[in-house]
Amino acid sequence: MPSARRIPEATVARLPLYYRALLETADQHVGTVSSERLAALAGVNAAKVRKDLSYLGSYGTRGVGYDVEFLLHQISRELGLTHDWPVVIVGIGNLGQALANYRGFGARGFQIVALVDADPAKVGTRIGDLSVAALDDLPRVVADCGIAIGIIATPAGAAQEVADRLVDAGVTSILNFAPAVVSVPSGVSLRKVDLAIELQILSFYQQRKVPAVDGQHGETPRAAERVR
Amino acid sequence: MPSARRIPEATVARLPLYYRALLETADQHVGTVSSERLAALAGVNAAKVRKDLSYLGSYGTRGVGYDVEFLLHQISRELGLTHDWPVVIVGIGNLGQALANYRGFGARGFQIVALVDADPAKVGTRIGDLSVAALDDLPRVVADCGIAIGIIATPAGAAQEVADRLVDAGVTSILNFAPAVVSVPSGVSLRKVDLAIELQILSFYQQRKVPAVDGQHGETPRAAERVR
DNA sequence: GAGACTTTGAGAACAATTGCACAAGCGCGG
DNA sequence: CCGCGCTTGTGCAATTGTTCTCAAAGTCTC
Repeated sequence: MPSARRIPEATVARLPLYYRALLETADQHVGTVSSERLAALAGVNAAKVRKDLSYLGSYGTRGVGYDVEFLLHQISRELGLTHDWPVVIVGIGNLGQALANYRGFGARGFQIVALVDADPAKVGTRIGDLSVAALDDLPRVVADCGIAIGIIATPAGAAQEVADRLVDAGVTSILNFAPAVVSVPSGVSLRKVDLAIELQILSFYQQRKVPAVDGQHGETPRAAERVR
Repeated sequence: MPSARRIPEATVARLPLYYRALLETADQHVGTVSSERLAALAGVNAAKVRKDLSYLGSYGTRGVGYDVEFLLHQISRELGLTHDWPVVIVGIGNLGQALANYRGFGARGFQIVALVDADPAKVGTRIGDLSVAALDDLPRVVADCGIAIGIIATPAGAAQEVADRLVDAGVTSILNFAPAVVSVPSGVSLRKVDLAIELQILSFYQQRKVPAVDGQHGETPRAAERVR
């Protein structure tokens, strides 16, 4: 079970970065990593890595570093990646289809087990080895597959309605790709990814560059050294 | 030109939310909005809206609120959305194609003007009304179209190489969808969107729910009232 | 034009996050 | 078994971000 400790949100958001970096490290049959090296691989600084990892427990060895396999296990336990999560995607347009075919999910413990769309013309069509179900079937699909996580990939107008239906069906974590503000009852987690917003943020800094080029912005605040 | 004022990064990240909310408001032929209403539409709280907007200038009227059209203009000027940005997408797999066809970009001032892929089999194929160019053509494409913003939608292994080529070609803002840490020289902006990471963050909180359901997490810290 | 009411803008308190700096702990070589 | 070099874990200060609060400034009614 996960430790009862409270882990800061900023740290939680970085754990997947460490997880990915550790997977790469493990592939190279490296036994231990220092916070310095892990930081380089994850694109953050070493002090942050140490502080973040210290919230999980004292899993390092002074003078040596962190045992790759052990740390990998601890982080995957903390993130709940020791088992696969079944996921449903609602909205099988361009984006929904791309997400359905995206290899990256399966590799990280998420399995797309159901596709749902409101358009009767799409219901029954096959994407990969799944066939698209009707929106009204959502409760049955969620119950049958034990789904706790849903992805909204509909147009903005449908997002709130779909979110409500997901919640009614029993989904308690939602990832929203629709460019719309969605509200959910407390007890349901919601995260959003808005592609246009990311470009607009880039546009803001890009536009300020024209008079005088200044440093890097956004999620990566400094030019990192390339990792070997 | 944009004001020289320094605008906090957190505020910049919310300006697009206000922008979207204001567009919706303008569609309904509403003349002014209060910070309260704008906050509800954007899914944040009113104090934050006022503080954020105050970084742009004193654009509100006490007792009345903000003029929708005027504020819309100010924000779009600040975000650099008064003109269209040409954008190149590198990596025309599932995700790249979905992004190429995504309507949301065009509607927000971003126009996908070029598609590039390293795979010779894909070069020359048409997606929508664009045909895929070779990676080696990147410098020419970027120069010809005056492209400043590039999107990386390749597999993780190719991301750094593509980023380097984009930078060499003259791109100074990059949005990276590949699940890899990419480093760029200072003066180049970089943002990343990692789909698997978002799910892993949800998984973290989801997993903690099983013993005792607690509140909402992630980007939307509280259950918002539904906006009329 | 005075008073009631609304809403902004900003100062200040508060909270979260980051980064520095260094003591403490561990392994290794002699 | 001692000293040295390396690396963690963490207290603390600095920075960044959020929320509270309220005076100031506007509208509207009469």
